[in-house]
Amino acid sequence: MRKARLKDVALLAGVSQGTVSNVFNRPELVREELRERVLAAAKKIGFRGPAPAGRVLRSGRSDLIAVVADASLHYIVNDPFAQKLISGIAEICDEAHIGLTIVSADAERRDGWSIETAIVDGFILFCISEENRLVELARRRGLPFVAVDSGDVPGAGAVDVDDRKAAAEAARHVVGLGHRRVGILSLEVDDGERTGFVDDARFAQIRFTTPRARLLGYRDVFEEAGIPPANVVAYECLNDAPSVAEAIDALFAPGAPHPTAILAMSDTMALAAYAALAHRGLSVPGDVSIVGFDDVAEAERAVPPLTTIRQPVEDKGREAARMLLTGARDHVILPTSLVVRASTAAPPPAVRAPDASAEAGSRVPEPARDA
Amino acid sequence: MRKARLKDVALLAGVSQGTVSNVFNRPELVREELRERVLAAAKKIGFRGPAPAGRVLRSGRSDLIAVVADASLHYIVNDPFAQKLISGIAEICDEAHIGLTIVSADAERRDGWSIETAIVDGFILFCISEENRLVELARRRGLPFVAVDSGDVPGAGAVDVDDRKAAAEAARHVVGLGHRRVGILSLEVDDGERTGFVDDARFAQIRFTTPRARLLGYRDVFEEAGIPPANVVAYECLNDAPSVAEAIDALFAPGAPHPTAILAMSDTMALAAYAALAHRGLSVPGDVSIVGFDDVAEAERAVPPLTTIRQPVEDKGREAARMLLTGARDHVILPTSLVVRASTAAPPPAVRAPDASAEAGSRVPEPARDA
DNA sequence: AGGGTTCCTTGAATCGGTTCACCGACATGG
DNA sequence: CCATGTCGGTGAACCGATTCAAGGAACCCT
Repeated sequence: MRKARLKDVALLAGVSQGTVSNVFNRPELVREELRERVLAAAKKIGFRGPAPAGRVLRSGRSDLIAVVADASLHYIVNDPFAQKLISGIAEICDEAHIGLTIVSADAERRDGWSIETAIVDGFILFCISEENRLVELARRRGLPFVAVDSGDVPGAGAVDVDDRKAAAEAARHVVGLGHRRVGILSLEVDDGERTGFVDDARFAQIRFTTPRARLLGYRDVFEEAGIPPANVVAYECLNDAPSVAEAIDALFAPGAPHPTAILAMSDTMALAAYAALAHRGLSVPGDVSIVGFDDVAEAERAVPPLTTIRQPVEDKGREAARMLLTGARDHVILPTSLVVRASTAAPPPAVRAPDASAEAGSRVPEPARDA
Repeated sequence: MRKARLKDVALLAGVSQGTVSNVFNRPELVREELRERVLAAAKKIGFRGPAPAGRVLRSGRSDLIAVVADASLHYIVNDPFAQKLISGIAEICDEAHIGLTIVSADAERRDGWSIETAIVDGFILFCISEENRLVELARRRGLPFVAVDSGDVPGAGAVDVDDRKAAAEAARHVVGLGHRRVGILSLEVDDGERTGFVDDARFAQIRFTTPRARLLGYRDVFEEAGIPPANVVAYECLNDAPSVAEAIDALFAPGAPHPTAILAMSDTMALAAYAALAHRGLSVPGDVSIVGFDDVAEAERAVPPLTTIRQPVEDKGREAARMLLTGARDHVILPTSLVVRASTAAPPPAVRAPDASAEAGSRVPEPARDA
């Protein structure tokens, strides 16, 4: 016996298909006696209620929204930042009795479950690094979406923080502490998984809005404090430990005075820097101060607890979900704040330059290198 | 202009609907020239490829699998155990290009996105506490499913660990350390969010297989070691901090000698016990030893690092996903191991009973109580 | 020329519901 | 007695694809 359909029940109960549909979806429209007859017929042939696939096709609503990110599912699920975002989204989904699915927009994932094939009512785009592609894909699909961390997106909702201001706050903190040489651990500034120093040429071609805004924010402060550009060097890396280790190697290469403070664009990177620094025998914050970004759960538990920029990630998620469900298309900007913990301190005395313009501070004894 | 359909493209290109479908799904079946004519027509009217909803209705496949748990989405997403499980599942989904959705089987969530309405190819049931209901619901829905932590489920896949053996190992560890009075922090043993001591009557009516097996495992060891049942008391609580605090209050009530070791059925509970104990002025492991269960990421980072039973949660996820995708219906049992860290030690000397049967060890000075 | 292949393409059935215009019957009001 | 409602139910169009048996054209072989 094949699976029972609405039509079969109708036949058996001697009513029209539409009536059976009503029994399940709007019972109050059907006289009680008849309703029971239908239910009895349904039970008899093992009909468990209208099949969802049919409903979706007809009604166009799936009651499911997607979080999409430009990474593998496995990465997304394990990224602490994404976790918090999803947590916020989940709260709103609970309230609305809406489902949640994770969509990977990895490389060329066009088959299976992807942005182009997912049966959902809308997307929340989580732009880890690339903003263009995700927005582009979502737009092509023609479903409503809200972009997180992509700056203003015409015609769609967007939620952000003021990255430039937040970054400036981080920079101001280390400058205030007396640091005059700082290394920046930058997120990728463009497609292509490139790693390396961000020089002027590279800076000019930045396409990702988040790293750009933060770089600008840092620079604002250093300029204002009269710190020469040569004292500030940014290295672009991926958001993982090996890549950060590479960056630290570059930033602390022998032959030049090394930074006394590191500004990382994510807590994940900052925490990875702990390890890379320890590996070279450098202590935090004794030798080097570190400021993170995001304030993920691990930041507080780290040793030493990480000074970082807190951004309300769960709020971002909540707000994005809310906008998606209501169809709002605003651009909301959430507040950030500096959380001072124990990973920052004044630079070690020997390294503190007597004067901001004293660039050749290379009498500094080099700490243990390599391993 | 309404949204373009397969049929519209067919009309414009002067071919049949079936051919257009082939152009998108099995291009190799269509002569190149014609294929290009169709593609051109599609582009002209802005047709972006076959709508997924139609495909699913017809083909019956959605390329999406669900993780179901008996809690709110927000809870699931934040539960460290669930996170690891999902992480494992995500890996397999990545390989298979399958999507992942989280389904809450909370209370009476029958509308919106639920077990009865989700459009998926199958379920992975994550039985936090209740096994019956989820299996029941999934069976009613008539889709394939794999149950995690529910014991053997006839007609479906199941993945478990040997909880009894694992629990025994935990108990053996503290007994070996010299402990003779132990408190057990049990997960709920049945529906209804009850908290309280698990006496013989309660024990007799346990319905959830996981806590039952673990309780049995503990008991095996205590019997074998000749520790009188009166020295072992179990308290049933929810998997959260307030509930654990209540349990600790009960276990350390004044007037009786308190346990020197605690066996918790989850790391979440064990870690919550840290706080509750600290609150009473008791140190871990100085005054009280604690053993957790699961070995979540937090366990290692905790202070002191938690001794616990490691179960391969990600493997569970991987295995479950694999089984779901291949349609296997085995009952696989994954191995566990005891991970000894710093939350366990010998009991404080004053408390160590001179003889296993010496129950009235109440000369023990009571440590600071309450706050 | 006839028979057999190969390669495309077509047409139509099907997947399983939702929804809405419309209709019959019965009650109410003037 | 006729107009007006109201209630409950019917029928059929429609949502947007997939799939497969069958047909036709072109080509090969004998």
